[in-house]
Amino acid sequence: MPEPGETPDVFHAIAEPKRRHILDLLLEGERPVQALVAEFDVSFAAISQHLRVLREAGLVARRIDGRKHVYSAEPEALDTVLEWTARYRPLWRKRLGRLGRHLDGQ
Amino acid sequence: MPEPGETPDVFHAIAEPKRRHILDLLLEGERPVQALVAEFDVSFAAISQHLRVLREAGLVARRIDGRKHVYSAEPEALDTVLEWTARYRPLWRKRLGRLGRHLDGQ
DNA sequence: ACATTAATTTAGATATAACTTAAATATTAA
DNA sequence: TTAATATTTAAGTTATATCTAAATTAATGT
Repeated sequence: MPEPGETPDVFHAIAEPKRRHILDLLLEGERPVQALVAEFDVSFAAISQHLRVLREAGLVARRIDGRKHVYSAEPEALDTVLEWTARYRPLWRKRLGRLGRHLDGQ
Repeated sequence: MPEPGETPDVFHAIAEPKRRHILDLLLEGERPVQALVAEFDVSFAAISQHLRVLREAGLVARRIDGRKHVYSAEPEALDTVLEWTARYRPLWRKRLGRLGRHLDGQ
């Protein structure tokens, strides 16, 4: 039972490579669970459990269509990660010079 | 399929809240281990172990000064995270409109 | 109603992570 | 050289993650 911590933890959710891969697949468009399972070498249940972690972190949304559960990416949830990472850009920029400023969109 | 541990795993390193907090402290400037330990409610050894994970992920550097080991942030290592996250910005932008474009630095 | 399909949940096994205390290493100070 | 300081590494414990197989829920098809 993958207990998803008290707080929906986006950082924890994307720490697992399979979960990042799931998100990458969903980036191309929404998919039912079976289509995701087909991309991995683990059981249906394992993917379902990963989807739960992603959903509780707000990284994916689920739309139920008959007996198909269709998942889609919710990239807004990555905001937390982007914001935390962005706090390092000043230091980064200082060290890298022009390249850093470019990454900063300036 | 992305295998875990293929490379020093930055995503895993920043998944742990205490490790993010350590990085946040180092963002203000380099510090010896004792100064970091003082900010937490765990043992010296625990922090030392977290520092090892961060160092192996390339997120911190260590400078040995006498019997002090002075750590500093290596924000370039967050590049991996920023790049992966950035792949979601097109979808994001599409959904959020102007705000998305702003985040994109346009 | 019953079987089939799609997915989730539960239970249990095993692996990995995070912590503690104690021992080890290395540097400085008496 | 012995003691004190600063940190790491090792050993062992406990907690958490991830996986499989089996049970469960729910919708569809016959």
